Amino acid sequence: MERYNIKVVEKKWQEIWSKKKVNTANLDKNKRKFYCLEMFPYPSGKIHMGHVRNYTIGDVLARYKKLLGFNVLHPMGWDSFGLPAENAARENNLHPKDWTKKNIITMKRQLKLLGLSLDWNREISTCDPEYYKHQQEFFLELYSKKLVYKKDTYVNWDPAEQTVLANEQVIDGKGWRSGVPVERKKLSQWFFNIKKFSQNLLDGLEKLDNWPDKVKLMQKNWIGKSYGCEINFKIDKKNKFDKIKVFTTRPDTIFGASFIALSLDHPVSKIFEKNNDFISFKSKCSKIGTTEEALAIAEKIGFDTGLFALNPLDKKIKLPIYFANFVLMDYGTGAIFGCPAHDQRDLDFANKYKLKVLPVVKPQNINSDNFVIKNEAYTGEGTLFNSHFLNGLEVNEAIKKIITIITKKKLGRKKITYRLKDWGVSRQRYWGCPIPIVYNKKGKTIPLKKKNLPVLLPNDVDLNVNGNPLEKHSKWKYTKLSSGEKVVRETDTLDTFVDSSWYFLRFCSPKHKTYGYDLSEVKYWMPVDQYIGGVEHAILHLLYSRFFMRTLGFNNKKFSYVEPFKSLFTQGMVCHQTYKNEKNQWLYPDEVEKKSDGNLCSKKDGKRVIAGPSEAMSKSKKNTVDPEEMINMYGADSIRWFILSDSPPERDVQWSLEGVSAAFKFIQKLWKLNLEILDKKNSESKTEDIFLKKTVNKTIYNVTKNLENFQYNVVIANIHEIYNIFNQHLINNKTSNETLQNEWEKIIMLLIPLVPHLAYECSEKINKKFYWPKYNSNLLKEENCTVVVQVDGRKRGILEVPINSKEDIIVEKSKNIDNVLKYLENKEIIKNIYIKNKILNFITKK
RNA sequence: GGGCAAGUGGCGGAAUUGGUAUACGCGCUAGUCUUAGGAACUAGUACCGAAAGGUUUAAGAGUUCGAGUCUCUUCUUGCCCA
Repeated sequence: MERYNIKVVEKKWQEIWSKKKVNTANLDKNKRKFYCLEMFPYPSGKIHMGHVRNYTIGDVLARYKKLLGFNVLHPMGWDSFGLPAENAARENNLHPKDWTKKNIITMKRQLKLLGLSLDWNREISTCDPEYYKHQQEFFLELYSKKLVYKKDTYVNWDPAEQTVLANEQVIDGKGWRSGVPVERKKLSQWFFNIKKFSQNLLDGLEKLDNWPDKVKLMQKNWIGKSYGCEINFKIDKKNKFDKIKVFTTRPDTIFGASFIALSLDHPVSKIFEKNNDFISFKSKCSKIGTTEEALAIAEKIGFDTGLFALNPLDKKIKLPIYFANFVLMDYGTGAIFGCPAHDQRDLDFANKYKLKVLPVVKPQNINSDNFVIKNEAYTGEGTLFNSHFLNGLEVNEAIKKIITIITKKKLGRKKITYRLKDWGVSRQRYWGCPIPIVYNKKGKTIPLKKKNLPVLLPNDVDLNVNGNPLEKHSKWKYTKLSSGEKVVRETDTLDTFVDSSWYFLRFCSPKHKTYGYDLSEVKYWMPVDQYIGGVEHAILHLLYSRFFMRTLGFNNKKFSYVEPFKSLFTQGMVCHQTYKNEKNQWLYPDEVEKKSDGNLCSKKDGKRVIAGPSEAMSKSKKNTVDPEEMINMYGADSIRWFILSDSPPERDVQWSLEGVSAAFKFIQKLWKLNLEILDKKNSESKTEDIFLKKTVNKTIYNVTKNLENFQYNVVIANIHEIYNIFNQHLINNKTSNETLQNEWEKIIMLLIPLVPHLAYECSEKINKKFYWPKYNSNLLKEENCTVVVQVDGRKRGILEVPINSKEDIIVEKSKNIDNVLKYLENKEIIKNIYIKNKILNFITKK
C-alpha cells in the first residue's frame, strides 16, 4: 500500500496554498468578519515550541472560522525592536538591522513549515520605518493632546556601563552584565499619561466577558483603586512649610499615629538641601533599587528632621517627622502618617527608632488589656479602642465616620487613588523607535512636524560605546530645523511595548501610506475577535494596548473603538523533562539515551544521566526541543496534532517524543483508512448504515462544540473515537460503501483545522470543496437510552429502554433485574425517584 | 501575609454542568504476523479480591434520593500581589 509521504505532501500543499493565495483576507465586506490574532513574536533567532503551540491554537480557530464562511483576517508580523538585537550585534559584530532581518527570514520559513493559514501579504515589522513613522505621528498627537510629558524620575543606573537598566536587568541589586551595584539616579524621562485613564480602564474590564477572569483580576489589582483620605497635619514650629498633606487608606488608625514619614522627594526636602547628613542619607537610599519589591525587602531607614507635626484631631499629640526610604512620591501625596500597631512597615520603622506603638484596633474576643503589639502588626478586622469618639466601632464604620469628621472640620477630604503609575516610555537605547522631538539652545522642547517624519535611526552606529549609542552619535544628534535653527535630537527611543500597543490596528491596513491606519478598514475589522497569547502579557502589553486605543479615541470623534480585544485566550506553556549529569550540568534531551536496562545515559560519554522534573522549556535548563527538527522527523501535522492532543490549551503541556511519535502513527492510520475506504467495492446497503450516520452526526456536534470552547484536546479524542468506529465498520464490512464514503468525507472536513495537509490530501481524491459539516439535531435524538437503576443511591443495574419511557414501565422492568431484586429483598420501598431517560432510584426503609 | 486557580489510574487527561466516574491517548502486559522495526494487528489494563462482590475523584465533614461537580474545614502545588 502507498505510504503517506509527509515531506512531499506537506510541501505540495504549502506551495498550493501560497500560489492560490488561499490565506489572503478576502475583501468582500458583505461577509461576516473574524479577526484572529496571536501575539506576534520577537525575532530572536528560531521559533520555539511556545510559538508552535500559540500559533497552532490560533490556526485551528482561523481555519475553522474560514470553513464556516467567515471573512478571516489572520495576520503575522514581528515585534522587531528591542535590546537583544543590540546585544547580539555586539557579540557577533552584526548590525541589529541585519541580525533582525536574518532572524525574520528564518522564523518566517519555519512558520510556513507549520502550514499556518497566515496572510503573509499583511506582514509588518515594527523596526521598519514604514511602521514606526506612524508611531512617531501618534506620539506627536499624544503630545498635542497632552497625554505625553517629560519628568524627572528615578531609574536603575549602572555606573560601570553608564546606562539605564530595566528592572529585570537588575539581579540582586547588581547590573546583569557589569556586576556592579546599581544606583538610583534621577533622569528626565518621557511618560504616557495612562494614569488619567485609570478609572476608564477599570470600568472597561467589566465589559470584557470573554477574557479570563484571572487576567481581569490581575489588571484590576494592577490599577489598584483604593479609597482613602487626605489629611492635613500642621507643622509645630513656624517654617517655610506650615502643613503636610498625608494620604492614607486607614484614616481610622489616626489615633495610633506616632510619626510622619516623607518621601525623599517631598517638597519639605528643600529645607535640607544643604544638610550634609541628609545628603549622605539620600545617597545611602539611592543604593537601593527602584522596584517596589526591592523597597519592600530593604531595611526601613529614616532621617529625623527634628520637626514635629500635630495630630489634627488631638493637638496634644506631637509626631516626629522623618524622611523614610519606603515612602514613594508617586503614590498618594508622598507623605504618610505611621501607625506602627497596624502596618508592618511602620512597625519595623518604629521599632528601629524607638517610637511609640499604640494599638487602636483589636480583634474580636480579645481583651484590650491583653492586646500587645511586638514585632507583628495587626492588620485585620476588629473594633476601635484608644480612639476617643471612634471607640467601639468596626474598622469600616470608623473609616466612614472619621472621613466625615475630617471633611466637616476642613482638615482633609475623601480621596480615591490608583496604584497604576504613568507609563515611562524612554529607553536610552539604539534599537527602538526614535522620539520625534528636538530641543533648541534654550532647552525648549520642539515637536517635529509630520512632514519631517520619519526620524530615521542612523545606520552607522557604534554599539561598543558605554551608554546610549544615539547620545554618542553627534552627526545624528545635532541637526537643524528647516528654519535653520540648530537643535539637538531627543536621543531616547520608545519602549518596545509602544510598538506592540497598536500593531493589531496596522494589520487592518498594513500598507496604508498616509496614516497608521485606514479608518474604514479599522471599522470593518476591529475589534480583534480572538486574541491568543501567553499569560505573561496579562498586565503590561494588554493594558498598554487598551490604553493606546483610548488615546487614539481621545478628542477624536471618528475613532470610537475602545477595547481592542473582544476575546482573549491565554495558552499554557510547553514543558519538558530536565536532564542532568553527575556533575550537575544540564543536558539537552537529544544528548540523552535510554539504555536497555531502562536507565538513562549520555550519548556522548555513556555516563549516567539523572532525569529531573518537567519544567517550562528554557535554554538555561537545556530542556528545549527544536521545532524544525521535529517537523523534519514527523511532519507539521504530527506536531500540530500532538501539541493539541495532550492537554487543554490553557494548561501546560508536557512535550514527549512518545507523544509526537503516537501522533505520527495516528496520522499514518488516518491516511491508510482513507485509502481503504475509497477502495471499498461493496455497495449493498446494510442495517448499520443508520448507526454510522448517527454516530458521525454526533461527532460533528461534539467536535463543533468542543472547538467553540477551546477544548481541542477533547476534539482530538472525538476524532480518535470516530476513527475506531470507521475502522471497525470497514473491517467487519458493516456498512454500505456509499454511506461509508459519504460519512468519511465529513470527517475529513473536521480534520482540516487540525491537520490541514493530511485533510487536503485526503479530500483531493473525494471532493474539491471544503466546508464545515452541519449536524442534524433530529439525528442527535436517540430512540433508546440507558436508565441506571439504583437502590438507595447505589448503582445495581442498567436498562436499555425506548426514550421517554413511563415510570411504571421502568419500575416493572427494574424489578426483573436479579441484582436489583437482591438488594430489594426484605426491604420496604418508601419511594422511587425517576428522572426520565436517566435514572431510577429505589429508596428503602432503613 | 493577602488574592486567585488547581488536586481524578503508572502518566496526560475526559465526564452532556448534580444523575453509569476513569472517555480518548501514552505507557505497560499477553498474543498474532512479518522484509526483525523506534513497525502493524488482536486482547487486557483504576484499586482490592480466585470469584461473587466491594472500594475509589488530596483528607475530613455537610447539603441531597443521588456529589468529581454545591457548602465548610484542613493539607499540598502553581500563579499574581505585597
